[in-house]
Amino acid sequence: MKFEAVTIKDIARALGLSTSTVSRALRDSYEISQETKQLVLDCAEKLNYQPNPIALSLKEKRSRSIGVVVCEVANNFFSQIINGIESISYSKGYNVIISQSHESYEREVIDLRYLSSRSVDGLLISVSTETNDISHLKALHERGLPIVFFDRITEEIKTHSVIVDNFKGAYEATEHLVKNGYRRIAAIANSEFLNITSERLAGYKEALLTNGITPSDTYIKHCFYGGMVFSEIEDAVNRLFTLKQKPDAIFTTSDKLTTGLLKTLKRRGLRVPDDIAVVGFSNTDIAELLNPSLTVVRQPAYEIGQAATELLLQLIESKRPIKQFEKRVLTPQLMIGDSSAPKKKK
Amino acid sequence: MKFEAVTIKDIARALGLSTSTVSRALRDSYEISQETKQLVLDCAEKLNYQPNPIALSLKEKRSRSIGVVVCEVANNFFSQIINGIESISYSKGYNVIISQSHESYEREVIDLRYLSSRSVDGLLISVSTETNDISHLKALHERGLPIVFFDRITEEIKTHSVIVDNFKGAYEATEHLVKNGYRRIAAIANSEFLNITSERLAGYKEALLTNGITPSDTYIKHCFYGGMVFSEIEDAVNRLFTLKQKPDAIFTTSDKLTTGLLKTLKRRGLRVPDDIAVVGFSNTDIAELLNPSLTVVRQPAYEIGQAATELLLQLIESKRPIKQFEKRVLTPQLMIGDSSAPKKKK
DNA sequence: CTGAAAGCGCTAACAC
DNA sequence: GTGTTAGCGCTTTCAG
Repeated sequence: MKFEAVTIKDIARALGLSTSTVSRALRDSYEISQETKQLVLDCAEKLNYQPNPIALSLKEKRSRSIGVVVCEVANNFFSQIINGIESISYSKGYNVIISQSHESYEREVIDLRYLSSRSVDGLLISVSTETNDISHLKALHERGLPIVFFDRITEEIKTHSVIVDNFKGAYEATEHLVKNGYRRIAAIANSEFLNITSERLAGYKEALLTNGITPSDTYIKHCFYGGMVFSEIEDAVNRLFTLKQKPDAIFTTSDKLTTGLLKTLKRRGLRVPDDIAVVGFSNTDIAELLNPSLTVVRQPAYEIGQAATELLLQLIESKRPIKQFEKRVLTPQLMIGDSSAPKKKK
Repeated sequence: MKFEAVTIKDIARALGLSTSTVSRALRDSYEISQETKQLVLDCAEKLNYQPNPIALSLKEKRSRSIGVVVCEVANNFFSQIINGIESISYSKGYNVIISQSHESYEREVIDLRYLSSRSVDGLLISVSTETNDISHLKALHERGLPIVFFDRITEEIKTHSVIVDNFKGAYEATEHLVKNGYRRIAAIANSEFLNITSERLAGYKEALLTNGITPSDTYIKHCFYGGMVFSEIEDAVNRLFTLKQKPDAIFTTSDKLTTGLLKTLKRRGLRVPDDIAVVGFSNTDIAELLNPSLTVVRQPAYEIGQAATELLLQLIESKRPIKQFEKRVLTPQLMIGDSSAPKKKK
């Protein structure tokens, strides 16, 4: 089952030239005569010559490929990001090697070892929920691997990053609930390790405070695996609904938490928004079709992927070491549905 | 911005050995003494030696990577498949290079050229909607590249393939509509080139016939780009609703068509299922949350990805050419929601 | 048991 | 203008 490719050598032999002449002719070098070039080109065409990028990689110590690590591909937010990543890298002639951490630190470490051993020229990563020690990333970074963080970032490594304005997204979502008459607004959030969690919760709390509501930690529940483990969400809901002062609205900080919450509420026979209002971060493209239609904080995922890739390629292709790093902050969008409709007076 | 890796040479120099000895020691060759092996292993550990797979690929003419071509990553069905692909390839030490065709033939050809030039050891592909000439795939296959088709397959190349029982899925969906009292059942389907279209429409028609309804081509509308272009769906709906005998139900053959249809109906103010019932192929994980909850034909996408990868690795790793090919057919599942609830008498 | 050398496909000094 | 040669990191004969 092998697959014998035509090499430069074959062309050289066929034409009675040396390999270097052929090589130069193919790269349109000024040292080669027009006739020879034409000869070589025609022959390459005829034999269906395809350059071997592996040989090139070995020589140039670059692979024209970039590694991507996300927790999960089968997730609207991340698959849209990957789409954005792919759009840029494709147009620049890079290819994309994708790995999933499945929210496991161990798996992330293995993925990274693998990618770096495959000589990716750079790395785009959104860290796993279990990752609070980033020495594995630091080591790669110090050895000179260009890295750009997106979504779940860390400040511990000085490099570019791309996120949305998480504070703002959460603030607006929470304020929207307050404006619509909700007062006891709970939050179901991701792991406390993650920047997205702290930033979003900060926005949530600030919106409450600004509107004269004192945030309470009993109203904040964390799901360590961000809803990948469904029972986490059920637990969170159970604990919220055994409080003496039951919440009248819930804010969720990620896609899986949002849909997981809706499923849990539905199974418990709770009506949204009459029994409880819901607003959450989500990149589903069918929020409007839900019952009720869902108010979401939507992130420009495709653009995040594009921006991260642009920054990474900039790092990769820069001649001299870059010292100035950029944290690009995109704007999320609050899209209002019926799940947060104005509270009815009882 | 380069990234100097430790090589076998470094170890050899550090230990005053030859590179071949180091190489053999690392591969635990029987020819090397225990002491030397230990020495080398320790040194490799200390220097954090990572073998360079690019060098290996060049030598062995294999890359331990497989190429995947799908139309779109940001699609539940395909992202779930990719998850399955990744699970198997990861466990077998292969990595996955993903490209998207975006339903373009031209782009598919370019992707393929790229993947093959990167010496992928094998290819998993679901062809684009524009692909009716498959000579580009044939050429690769004849040159010895192992290929496995999934979902959108072709019979023109003799190799393994993995699909669901499309006929059965469509048959059951349609029969379910009939059983619930619908008689004028339309279909919105993908491009006629695709096997999934013909198989699913065959199931649809057969279910009608079996139940004493004569299928009519005026009730069948094709969306060439499968809903990637939204206006296609709007057109299809428009044409269906200007018929004298308007349909009372619609069957859709893919994920994007299904959600696109729902959006169109919602925008036109049509109620499901009262004005029109809907059943469609879809792998969304929130069908139950839709308004109304959606009856779907769900494909075991993760398993499709796994099966396709297993078959591909079998081809890649087989010592002798394989002549017997398998078409693995998985079973889709009809999940009943309210969008196809029994028809009310008027 | 270990080392020297060739070669995978390609490029780039360095000749001539 | 074109050829020769060395070398990217690794494995693998072939010698010793």
